[in-house]
Amino acid sequence: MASRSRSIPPIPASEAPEPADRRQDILNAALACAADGGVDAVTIDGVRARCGASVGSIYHHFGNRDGIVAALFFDIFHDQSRSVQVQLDAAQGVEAGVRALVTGYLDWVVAQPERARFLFQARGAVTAGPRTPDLAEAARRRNQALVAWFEPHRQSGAVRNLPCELMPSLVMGPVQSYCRAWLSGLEGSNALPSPTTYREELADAAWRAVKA
Amino acid sequence: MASRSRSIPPIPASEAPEPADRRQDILNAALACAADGGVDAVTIDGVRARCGASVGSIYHHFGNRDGIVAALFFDIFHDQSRSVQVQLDAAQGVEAGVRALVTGYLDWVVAQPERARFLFQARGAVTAGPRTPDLAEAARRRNQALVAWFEPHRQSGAVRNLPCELMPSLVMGPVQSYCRAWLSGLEGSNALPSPTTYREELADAAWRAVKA
Amino acid sequence: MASRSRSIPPIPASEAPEPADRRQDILNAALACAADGGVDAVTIDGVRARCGASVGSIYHHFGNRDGIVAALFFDIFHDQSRSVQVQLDAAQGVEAGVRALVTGYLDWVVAQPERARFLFQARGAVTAGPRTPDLAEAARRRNQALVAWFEPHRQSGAVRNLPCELMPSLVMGPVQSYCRAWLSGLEGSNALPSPTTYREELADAAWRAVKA
Amino acid sequence: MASRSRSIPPIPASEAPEPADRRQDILNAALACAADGGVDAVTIDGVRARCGASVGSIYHHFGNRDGIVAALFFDIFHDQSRSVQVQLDAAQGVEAGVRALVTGYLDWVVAQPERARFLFQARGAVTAGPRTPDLAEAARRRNQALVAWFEPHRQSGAVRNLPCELMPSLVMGPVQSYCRAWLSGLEGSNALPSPTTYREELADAAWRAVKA
DNA sequence: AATGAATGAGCCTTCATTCAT
DNA sequence: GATGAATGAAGGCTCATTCAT
Repeated sequence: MASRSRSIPPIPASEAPEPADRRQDILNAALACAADGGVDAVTIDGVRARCGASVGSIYHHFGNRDGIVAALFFDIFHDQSRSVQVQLDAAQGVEAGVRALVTGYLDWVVAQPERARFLFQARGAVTAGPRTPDLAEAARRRNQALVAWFEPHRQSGAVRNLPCELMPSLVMGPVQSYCRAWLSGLEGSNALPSPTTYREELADAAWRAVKA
Repeated sequence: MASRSRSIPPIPASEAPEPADRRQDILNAALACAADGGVDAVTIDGVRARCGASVGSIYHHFGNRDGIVAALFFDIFHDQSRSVQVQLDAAQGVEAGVRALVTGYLDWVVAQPERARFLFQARGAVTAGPRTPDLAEAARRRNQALVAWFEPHRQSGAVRNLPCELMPSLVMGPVQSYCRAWLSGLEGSNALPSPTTYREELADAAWRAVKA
Repeated sequence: MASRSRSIPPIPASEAPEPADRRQDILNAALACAADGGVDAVTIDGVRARCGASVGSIYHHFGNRDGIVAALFFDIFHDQSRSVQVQLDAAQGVEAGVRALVTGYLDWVVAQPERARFLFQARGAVTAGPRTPDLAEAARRRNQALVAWFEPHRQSGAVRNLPCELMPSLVMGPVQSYCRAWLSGLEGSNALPSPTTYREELADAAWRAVKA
Repeated sequence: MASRSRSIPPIPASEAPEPADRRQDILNAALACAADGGVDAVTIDGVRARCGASVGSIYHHFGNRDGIVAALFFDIFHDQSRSVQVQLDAAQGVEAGVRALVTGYLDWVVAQPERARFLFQARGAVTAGPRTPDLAEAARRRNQALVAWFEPHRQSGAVRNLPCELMPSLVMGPVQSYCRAWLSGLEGSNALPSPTTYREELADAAWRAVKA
């Protein structure tokens, strides 16, 4: 139950109480920066300006700039994984499971477009940085989980016998492709319909790709 | 047939064969920079160091840094489109056409991984810049061509009746997804097999997604 | 009469005839640049863009950037001197002469505010450059003329016996001060009334300053 | 009375007495640059070289290059205003007041020719920049003060009934004109006598211009 | 934990000028 | 006389990072 028994921070007498968590404030500010101008716009000073933290405070919490980006990336990455996993766990049967992978992802993207966009944008930056192994590990684990989920169904002959490196692309490729396109055109005049519009078609595509 | 008899450019008597084409030299240098360190590594000074052009000359040709990136992006984008189109034109029948879209793309990526990677990396930068409309137009035209190619086959009932906004993602999503993953892991320890390995499976996926 | 008998330039067959004079086109373009953004905005490339001349052509005519500014400055300087001199010559008697100095200057400024502003702005630049002696000489000559004009009137006792270094400031100071202020506020919301409004008062001031 | 007992700043034990005031150091350096080569010579690198501040520090305090120039300009502008005001306040009677305006200005210019020259040179730059409104306001306020000071004397009939837009030019025009000329010729061979030489004549001119 | 002044490497960009054609 | 590609010095500005308080 996580009894948060750390000493209650003294509430300044006359000021509004600084909201919950500095760390989270900073991450929120970083996300806002990225939403405005891409990952490159996540700047110490930009973050500072948005959340009121001092430069020193930011460094205290995250060590360096890349630390902010990476922390935010992993937060979001895990949130997304968890969200999809919940849908998958609730699904009954092979086909429902495959469709849940797609719709779980799609629903999460539509619910949090800024976070989704950050995930697409920041992957390259994280890959270039010192936490590459962490990312590789997290990605590997996620793919592994997907492959493992498929395994019994493959053995039962319910899904085709496909190379496991290919599974993520076959199942998630179309929905990711569409979501990415939707996200990048969101504010322009050439906006695509929300992924929700094609929820069924995209789930179909995944199932057709792997069904026996 | 190979003797393209355009007037032979005057070869300077005693100098190195420099005068090829400054503009192209600069773009090549920019691509090399990007291959080394990502789009952010396309630096005026980095380019200058690689191709020997002066700062002023670079600006004379491209206006500013983003101008280089954008010019390179569009060059590559059109090269890729042309390359796929050639394969498509050579294909006989619906299924062969769909497979040609996938394999044409895949072969191009495998043949020029640096250029392909640049296309993935730089898209965001171009979208953020002043040539967004050009990109939107180019992308629209490419999708339009794909949809138009499908049209008669859809009417004949050879392919499913799907929303046209969805076609690019259904057909190209898996192969793009796999190529992107391959490109981003190329040099790491967690490298994926070359897309060529799964040429047939990826073409299958496209055909399964759209066949009636 | 200046019979300009140089060989008539060949008029291009199908093009609009390039207007009179390249040299003057360039100076006009330079003045336009300065009107827009101050003397610093007189840029080879800015001039080129405005008048269509090539970089090389500009250098052919003026040698270097400062050459343009200086040529324009002296053109305007002499034009102004001539204009005031005409008014002075037409005046009858001491007081009329003094007033003519002021109103001649004032009328010229009001008639050509851009040129007047350029004269104020560019003086410093010309002073800093290699034609400083030319400017000093021109200014000296102009002051000399003014002082010489006063001389007989001073000896006759019609005007006060004042040090000659002081005369230009006493006579022209107020009108220059007001014109300068007017020119610098022309486009703002805090614009002053046209100098024409205070033509008489400013002429009065000059006369009061020197009359016996 | 002089012992201002604020807590004595800790003098560093073994170091040079650096910590005076970075901001002021930078402004002093900027003025030195301008004295050497005009406003255009106020260069980030030039300032840095003269005062030892880092680039970042300069930007921390002034935002950008123009910020330095503007800050220096306003500092000097207000210093001058204050200095003249002190003289004006000490004067008894109308004529003495008018003469104090002139001599107060003149004495300030002679005492700090570099600052005075900067004021003349930099006005244009400030007018062109984003702090134009501040300058307009400061100038308005100064003129307003002058006009307000005259008001009772005008009503009493001690000075002529002149348009208030004209007052600054009539009173200060001659002295400003002479000081400007003196400052611009200071180092040349064609130097004018110090304004101090004509202190009385210039004060006379102001009084003649406005006395009833 | 927090603060913010200071640092300096690294970039982008402008501009006068030259020169071969 | 004209043209415009090429040159390179010079300057402005951003940004991650450190550190004393």
